[in-house]
Amino acid sequence: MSFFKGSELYSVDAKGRVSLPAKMRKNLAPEANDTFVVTRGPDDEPCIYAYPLDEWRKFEESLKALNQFQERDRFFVRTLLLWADEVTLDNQARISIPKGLVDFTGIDKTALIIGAIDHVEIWKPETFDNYLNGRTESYANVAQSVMGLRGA
Amino acid sequence: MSFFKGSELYSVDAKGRVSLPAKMRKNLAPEANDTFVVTRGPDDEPCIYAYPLDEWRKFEESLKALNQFQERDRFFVRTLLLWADEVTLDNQARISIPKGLVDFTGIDKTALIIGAIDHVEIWKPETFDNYLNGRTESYANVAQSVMGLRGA
DNA sequence: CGTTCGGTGGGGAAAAGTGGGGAATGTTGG
DNA sequence: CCAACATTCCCCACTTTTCCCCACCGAACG
Repeated sequence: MSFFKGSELYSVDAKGRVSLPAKMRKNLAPEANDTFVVTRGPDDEPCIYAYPLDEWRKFEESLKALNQFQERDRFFVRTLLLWADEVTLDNQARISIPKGLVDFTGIDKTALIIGAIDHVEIWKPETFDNYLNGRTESYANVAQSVMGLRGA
Repeated sequence: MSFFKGSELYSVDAKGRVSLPAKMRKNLAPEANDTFVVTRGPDDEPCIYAYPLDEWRKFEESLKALNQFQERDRFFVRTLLLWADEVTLDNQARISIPKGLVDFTGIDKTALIIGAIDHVEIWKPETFDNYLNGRTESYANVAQSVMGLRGA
């Protein structure tokens, strides 16, 4: 199973390609077959989620559990899958970001890549700064409230 | 299982390397494979947490249990993993602190290393002084409230 | 007084990141 | 149905950074 962590500031070339950082490559499960499914993230700030194929398959199961006769479920599924695309690493361990997602995120020249457990996130650096600045609660508080009850 | 205690004031060389104090090295479990995962601590004051690999694996399990479709969980995971990196001891039992964490903590020349049960903390000495000075409650009081209910 | 253990510093080899050109593929318009 | 175009993919080469190894110094201990 994959577990991604760490972050890197990488360049995006004129063809829309970005390398997958070596440390994340090492944490990529062989079952993923060097393939990712990319789509938009769940935040208001536009970012890209890249799931390795093995994790995506699990995620697919949760999607199947939704009821598309519910209007909100339908909206969720449509928006998520509208942006979804399958990409494969080339011999230099790069993926090329689909044009739609490049436009959506405004990524250009430079991308911030963050490992987040079961997926990798790709941000336009300025957007990520805005995201952090928009947080109203300090990390110290959130950490305590999210993790503080373990063992209690 | 590892259990760290004690503290040392060590030098950080131009390449950002710092030795793991010998006494902590002795408490490092063989399962850790001389490898640590470093990331930022949960405090407002910037410090570095270094988990030996075996302890980190346990911590990973708690992270996987979070639901990243919850906004606060996502913020926590991102911030924590943004700074995370895997480092291995060299033949001189040193780790090199990732550049991002050096900048984040402002560490330069000297670092305070503290053993804290399942992880090792690395502080800029001045920051740790500020931390201590910022405490509003006395150690005596906190000791009583944290430990005073045992067996009650 | 010699030896060992612990801390500090620098240089060279290997791996990782970046960029560009050419072939194959798919798509659009005539 | 064919041709021209655009796009994607793949390979090769360069540059930079990281990592690993070797050497030194000092203190503690026998």
